[in-house]
Amino acid sequence: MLDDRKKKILQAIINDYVSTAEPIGSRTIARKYDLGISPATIRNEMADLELLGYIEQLHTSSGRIPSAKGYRFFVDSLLSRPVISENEISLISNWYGAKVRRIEEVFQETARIISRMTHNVSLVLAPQFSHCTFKYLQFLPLDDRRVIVVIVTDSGFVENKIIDIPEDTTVEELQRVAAAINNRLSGVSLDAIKASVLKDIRSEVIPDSSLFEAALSVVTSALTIDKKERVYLGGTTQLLNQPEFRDVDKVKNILSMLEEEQLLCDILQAGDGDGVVVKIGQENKYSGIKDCSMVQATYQVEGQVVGTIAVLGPTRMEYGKIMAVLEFMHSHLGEILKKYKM
Amino acid sequence: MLDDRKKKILQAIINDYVSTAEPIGSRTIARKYDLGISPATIRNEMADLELLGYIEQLHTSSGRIPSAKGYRFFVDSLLSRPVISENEISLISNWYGAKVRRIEEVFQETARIISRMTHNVSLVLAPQFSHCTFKYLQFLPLDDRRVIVVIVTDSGFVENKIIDIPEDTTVEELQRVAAAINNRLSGVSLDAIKASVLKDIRSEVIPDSSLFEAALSVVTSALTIDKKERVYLGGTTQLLNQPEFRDVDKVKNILSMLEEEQLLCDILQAGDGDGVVVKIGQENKYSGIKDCSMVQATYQVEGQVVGTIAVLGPTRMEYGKIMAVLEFMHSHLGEILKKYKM
DNA sequence: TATTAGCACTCTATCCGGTTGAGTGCTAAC
DNA sequence: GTTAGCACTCAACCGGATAGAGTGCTAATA
Repeated sequence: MLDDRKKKILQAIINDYVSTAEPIGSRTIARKYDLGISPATIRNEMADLELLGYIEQLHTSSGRIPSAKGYRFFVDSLLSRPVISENEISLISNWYGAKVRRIEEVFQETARIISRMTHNVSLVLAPQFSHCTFKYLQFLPLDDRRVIVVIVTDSGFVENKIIDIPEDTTVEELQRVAAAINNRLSGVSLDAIKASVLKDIRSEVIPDSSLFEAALSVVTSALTIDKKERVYLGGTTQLLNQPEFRDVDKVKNILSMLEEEQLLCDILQAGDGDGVVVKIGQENKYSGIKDCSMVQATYQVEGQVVGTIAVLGPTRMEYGKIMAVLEFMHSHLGEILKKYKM
Repeated sequence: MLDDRKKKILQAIINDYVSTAEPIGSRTIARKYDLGISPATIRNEMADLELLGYIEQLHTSSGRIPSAKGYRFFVDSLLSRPVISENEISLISNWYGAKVRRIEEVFQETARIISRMTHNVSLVLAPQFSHCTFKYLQFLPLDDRRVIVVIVTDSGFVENKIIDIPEDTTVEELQRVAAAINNRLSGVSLDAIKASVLKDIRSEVIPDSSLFEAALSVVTSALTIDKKERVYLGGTTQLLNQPEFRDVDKVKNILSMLEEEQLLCDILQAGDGDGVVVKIGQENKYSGIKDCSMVQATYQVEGQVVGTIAVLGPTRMEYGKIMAVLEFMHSHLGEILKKYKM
C-alpha cells in the first residue's frame, strides 16, 4: 500500500497529465504543487512509484506519465467522486426540453449531452425491444392490396411494416387473423416469441392462410431487427481534440469501430454489474480500444435495467467528471424517459 | 477552346493526380503516358494550360495539379461517362438482399453501398415526410390512461406517438375524435396541414375536448420532426484515407459538419435540377466544403422526386466512377424502395 | 513553324551536426 | 530521511548542405 506522500505525488502526476497531456517531472511537480518537499525527494518517490508500476517513462530523460495501474488506483482509492452541480442539472433539463420531441430523440440527445459535458465520445444503448412483452398486433388498411401491420408492446413501443395481401381479403378475415395471433401471443415476451413460440403457432392454425403467414413473418422480422440501430453516438469529433488522436490512423481505427453497431452493442451489453463501471486500457476486452478507457453505466425503467450508457476516450480522461455525469444519468435517465412517454 | 493535344495532356494530368495525389511534371507525363511528344513540348503546353487556368502550381519548381476549372472542363467535356458493370449491379443487389429488413434500412444500406463503391463519404436524404398526403389517423389503446396515435400517409409512412388521455375516455369518444380529424384532413398534404389547415380546424370543432387537442398536437409534432433524422451517412472513415485529410484539423471541420443534420438537409435540398449534378470546390455554397467536391443526384418514387443522394470528397475524386454510381442509384433507387415496400 | 535538346535556375524535402532544455540517477552533505 | 549538486541522457529545435524533381528560356533541328 502506498504511503500518504506517494499518494499525493501520484495524484499530482495524474491531475497534471490529465489536463496537459505532457509527461511531468519532479521539478515541475515541486513548482506547481505545494507538497513541501524538494524535487530530489519527489524524484526518489517517483522512482519508487515507477518500480511499483503506477507510473512510467517514455524514455530515460522524460517525465513520468500514469500507467494503467496508476489510473486504476486513482479511480479506486484516490478519487473523491464529485457530483454535478445544480447549475449543470438545470442545463441538462433545458437541453432535453429544447430538443426532444419524441422518445427516440431522448437517446440521441442524451448522447449529445453526455459528450458535451465530458468532452469525449458517448454511447447510448437504447432499450432492447426484445425485453418487452407483446401486447397486440393490428392491421391498418392502406389500399386494396396492402395493409400496415402494427405491433404494440406493453411499454408502448410501436413497430410497423407494410405487407401485401390478397386482393379479396375481407376486413373480417383480417380481424380474425389478428385476433388469432393476439390471442396466442399477448403477454408473451418478444424474446420467447423469437425463440420458439412462433413455430408452435404455425402448426396450430390453418396453414393455408397466406395472410396469416405474412403477419407472422412480420412479427419475426420485427423481432430480428431489434439488435440493430439501437446505439446512439455523441461527440465523435471530440476524439479529434485529444492529443492522443493527432495521428489520423488512430482516429481511423476508432471511427471504424464506432461505425460497427453490432460490435458496439456487444461491447456495451458485456457491461457487468449495475452502476458505474470503469474499464482502463487493457481491461477492455475488445482489442481496438485497449489504449482507451471506457466508463459505463446502466439505466433502469420500472426498476429494470434496460440499457447502457458509456463514455469512451483516451486513458488520460477526467474520470471524476465522467463518472459523475454517468452516475447522474444512471439514476435519472429512467425518469427522463418516462417524462417523454416511454 | 482547347486543341486536341492540350486536352490529352490535361486528361493525363487529371488521371494521374486523381490516382496519386502528387503534382505531376512534364517529364513524368512523357514517361507514363504515351503521347508521342517530348517533355519540352509538354512543358510548353502545360505553361499554356496554366495561363488558361486549367492547372496550377503550388510553387515554382513543383509539378502541376488540376485547378477547379480544370476539373470542371474534365467533367463537362473530357469525361466519357462510364457505366457500372453487370458484375457490380449484381453485387449491389446482393448487398441489399443481405442487409435490408425494413424500409429505413434501405437508406442506410444505400449510403453504405455508395461509399463502398466510390471510396468517399456518401449522403442519402430520405424522402420528406411532408411531401406525403395524410390518409388517416387511428388510436390504438395501450392502457387506461394512454393511447398510441398512429398517423398513416398514402404512401404508407407510419408515424406514432403515445399520448395521455383522461381516464374515463370511452372508445366511442376516441372514435368520434379520430373520425372528425380524418374527415377533415384526409387527402390533405402534410405541408398544407402544417401551414394552415390545423388552425382552421381548431376553431371549427368543440374546443374543450382535451383529447382532440392532444391528437392535433401530435399531428403537428409529427409534422415538425420531419426535417430531422432523415440524412443517412456512409463511409465517414473513408475521408481519413484521403491524403488531403492527413491533417486532423481538416478532418475535424468536415466531421463536425457531417454531424449537423439540419445543415446537411439544407445542402442536399439545395440541389437544383434533376439527374446527376457535380459541384466542384468553390461551386459549393456552404463554405465548409469549398475545397471539396460534391456529386449529387435525385431519386424518384412514382415519378416524383422525393430525395437526394450525394457523394462528398476532395476535389481530387474519381468523377467518372462516382457519377456512374449515382446515375445508377438515380434511376434504380425508386424501384429498390418499392421492392422493399415503401 | 513546331518540336526538341540543353542548361541554368528554383524550390522542397531530407539529412546531419550542434545546441538547448527538461529530466533523470547517483552521491555526498545536512 | 531529505536535499543540493553534478554528470548524463534524450527529444526537439535550428541552420546549413545536398539531392532531386521540376521549370523556363534559348538555340538547334526537322
